[in-house]
Amino acid sequence: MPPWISINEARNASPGTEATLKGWVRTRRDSKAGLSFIALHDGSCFDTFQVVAPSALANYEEEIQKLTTGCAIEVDGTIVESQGKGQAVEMQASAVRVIGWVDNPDTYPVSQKRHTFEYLREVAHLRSRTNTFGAVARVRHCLAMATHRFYHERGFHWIHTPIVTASDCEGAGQMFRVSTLDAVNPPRTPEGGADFTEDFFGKEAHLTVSGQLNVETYCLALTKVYTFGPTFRAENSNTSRHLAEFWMIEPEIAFADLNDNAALAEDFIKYLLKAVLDERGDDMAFFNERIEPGLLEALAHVVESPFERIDYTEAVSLLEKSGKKFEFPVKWGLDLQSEHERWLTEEKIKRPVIVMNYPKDIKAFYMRMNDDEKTVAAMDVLAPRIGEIIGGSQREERLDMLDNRIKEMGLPAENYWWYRDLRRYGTAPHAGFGLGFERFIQFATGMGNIRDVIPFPRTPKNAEF
RNA sequence: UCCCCGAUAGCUCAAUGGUAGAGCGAGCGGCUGUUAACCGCUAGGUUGUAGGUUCGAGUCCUACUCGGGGAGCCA
Repeated sequence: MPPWISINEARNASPGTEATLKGWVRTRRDSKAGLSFIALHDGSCFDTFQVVAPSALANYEEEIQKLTTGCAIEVDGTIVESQGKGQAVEMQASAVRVIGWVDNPDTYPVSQKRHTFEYLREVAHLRSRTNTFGAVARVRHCLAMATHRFYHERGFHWIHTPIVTASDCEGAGQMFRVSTLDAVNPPRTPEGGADFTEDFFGKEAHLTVSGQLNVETYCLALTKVYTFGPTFRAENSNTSRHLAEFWMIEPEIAFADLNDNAALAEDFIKYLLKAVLDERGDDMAFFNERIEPGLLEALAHVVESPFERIDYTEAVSLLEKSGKKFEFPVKWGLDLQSEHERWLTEEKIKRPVIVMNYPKDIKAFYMRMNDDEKTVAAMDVLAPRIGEIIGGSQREERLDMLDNRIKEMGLPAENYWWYRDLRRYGTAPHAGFGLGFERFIQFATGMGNIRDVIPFPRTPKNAEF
């Protein structure tokens, strides 16, 4: 058997190369000239590869002519220049071995026709074989690798913050409980509630909603750090940009302020886009053609132009002066609504916008108080189509100020003892942000629903696969 | 969780309260170095679930389930 090469390698092989290809049939077309054309894919690149199977092959009528979409096969043959149009080279097969049949082509869920994404979510175990989901998977991988490369090249350390947390101080929304207690009949406290001292960790434990507080401890030791892992939110969110389980990238830098943070966010986003445009031209051309016309041009524009940075106060003033009728009020002190963010990024600025220095009352306790004592050093990066793609801040490094905020917001100070310790022992200014990985993939590919940029989406009422 | 819309063949959708159809896909045949192939034939249905109105319900009403769009929460 000749050496096994991928389809990506076959496309670049010179005529005369003998090889074995392995993959799945996308389509089969028969010609009465005595041959069949098989379009084969193996995920190594966007394109299929054309295999020409002559009728002289021993199993031609018995097997090759019965191949249908989805069958797994191995093909031995020679790479030759194609006589037809549409491909430079193809494989002239000397043997075709069927590895796995499709037992009922009539009910094969991803037959060779157009399917809606809604339908394909119901067959998530097979949607990976389609053009779109293959392309998304390769782009996702490319962006994950580029993320590690970006931080590694800049001297950051990847910190594996915990998935399970027994700390009560994360405070970013509803959490999933992790427990080994009997759910039906748990041990009881004298008050009648479940007794979590009997639980696995001896206290209530949950899945993390953010690695930030943990990673701050390593930031104030290794200076430049980041996390990249799954996060979990038990919010009952039903939108095209929320998941209950998603991946987040959270860099944290010491001896840095909000402007350093914003610069890092901008560099990071541009680096990722450049990587995917360089490395996944085939998949990106597909997204540009079939998913989001104009995508490539828009992304090139993002890479080339500086991000707009504006203060929250200025954003409010722009919105007030826009003359546009919004459903929700625009007023200093109120958070920006989706429609406001869309107007800023899609109509006014037409590229990503970094909105900075928000009113303290609409932001988290750990964000650093500005000198005006009305705003905190927070920032959101807003992207056209997606909205908030990054949320971050300079952290409050002054213990007295932090304590004030904890008290002001009615939080239990004792839960934050180790977080406060960081401010007692060698505190230093630091800042960081969280980038929603799936939201970034949406931004890069033009995919409209976040459930289609992660292999197995977890959303309210959905964890089938 | 709230507002709006939807659920009919494997998929995408039609069907005035009166016999459930088409396109695509699939199977078979024809044609062709084919490539979104083309032409012909065939099969394929408890109309999301449970009630109700009616002589009669895919169609009207109620509840539920699931899906989509928007909003909130956020990344």
